[in-house]
Amino acid sequence: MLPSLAPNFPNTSIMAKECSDNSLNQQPATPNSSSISSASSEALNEEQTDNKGAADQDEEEEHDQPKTKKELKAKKASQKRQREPRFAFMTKSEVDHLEDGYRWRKYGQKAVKNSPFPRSYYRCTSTACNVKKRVERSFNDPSIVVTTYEGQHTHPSPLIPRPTLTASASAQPNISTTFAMPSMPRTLLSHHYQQQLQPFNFCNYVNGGSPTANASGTGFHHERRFCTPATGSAMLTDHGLLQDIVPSHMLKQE
DNA sequence: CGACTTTGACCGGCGC
DNA sequence: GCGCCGGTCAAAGTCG
Repeated sequence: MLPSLAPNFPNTSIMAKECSDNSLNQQPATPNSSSISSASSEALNEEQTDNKGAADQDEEEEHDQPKTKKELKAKKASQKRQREPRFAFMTKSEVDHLEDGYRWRKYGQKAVKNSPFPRSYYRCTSTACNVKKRVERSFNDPSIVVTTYEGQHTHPSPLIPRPTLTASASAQPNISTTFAMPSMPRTLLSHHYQQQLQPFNFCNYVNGGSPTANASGTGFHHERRFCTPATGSAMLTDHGLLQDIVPSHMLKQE
C-alpha cells in the first residue's frame, strides 16, 4: 500500500493531496466532498470501486466474452476503473516535465477546459509498474507546474540523482524545487532528493524561493499561504484536476 | 532500431 | 438521450 507520508514529512499535517476517484465516479462533485482525504480512505475507496467494477464485469462476462478489440478495450477499461489515490505537487518551473528519478513515457495530452495549458499524461516506463502522473500548468500562475501522481512505484528509482536536477534547481533561476515523489518511500530517496524534494499540499505553497532545509533537517521549508487543512476543502471549487490541490484563488483570479 | 512523443480517435462518466 | 469533458489508446512520427 501507500507509504505513510506523514512520518516522512513531519512538518506538515498533510503532505499531499490524496484524492480518491470516488469523488469523480461515485460522489457528487461538491466542493466539500472533494476534501482532504486521508490514508484511511484508501481501503474504503478500493473496496467500493472493487465491488462496483466486479458487479459490472460479472454481468457482462456472464453473457459472452468480449470478441472485438473494442470490446476487449472496454472490458479492460472497466477493470482499470479502480484507481490509486493521487497526490499532487506544485513546482515552480519553466519546464513541464521535471526529473524525479523515474523514467516516464508520455501517453497523452489533452487541452484542459478553462486553461490555455494542456495537460500531459505520463506512465512509468518500468514494466509492472503502473504509476501515472499528470502534468499541467497552473492557469493563474503559468510558472507553476502541477504534477499529480497516481499509484505507487513497485521498483526503486532507475536513475541516480543526476546533475540535471541539481542544475535545474540551482542553475535555472526560475525553478524552485518543490516537487516530490509521493509514492516513493522516502527510504528510496537519496539524500540529495530528500533535500530537494518538497511535497506540495494544497494548503502549503512554496513561495518561489530556492529550496532550503529547515532546522529539523527534513528539507521541507514552506510557507502556509492558502489555508489550513481544516478549512481548505471548503475553499475548493470545481476546477477539474486542479481542484484537487490548487487553492481556489489561484485558479480563479477575479 | 528501440525508445519516446505527438495527436486524433475513442470511451465512459456525468450533468442537463 | 445528448453533449461535454477527462482519460486512454494506438498509429505515425521523431530522435539518438
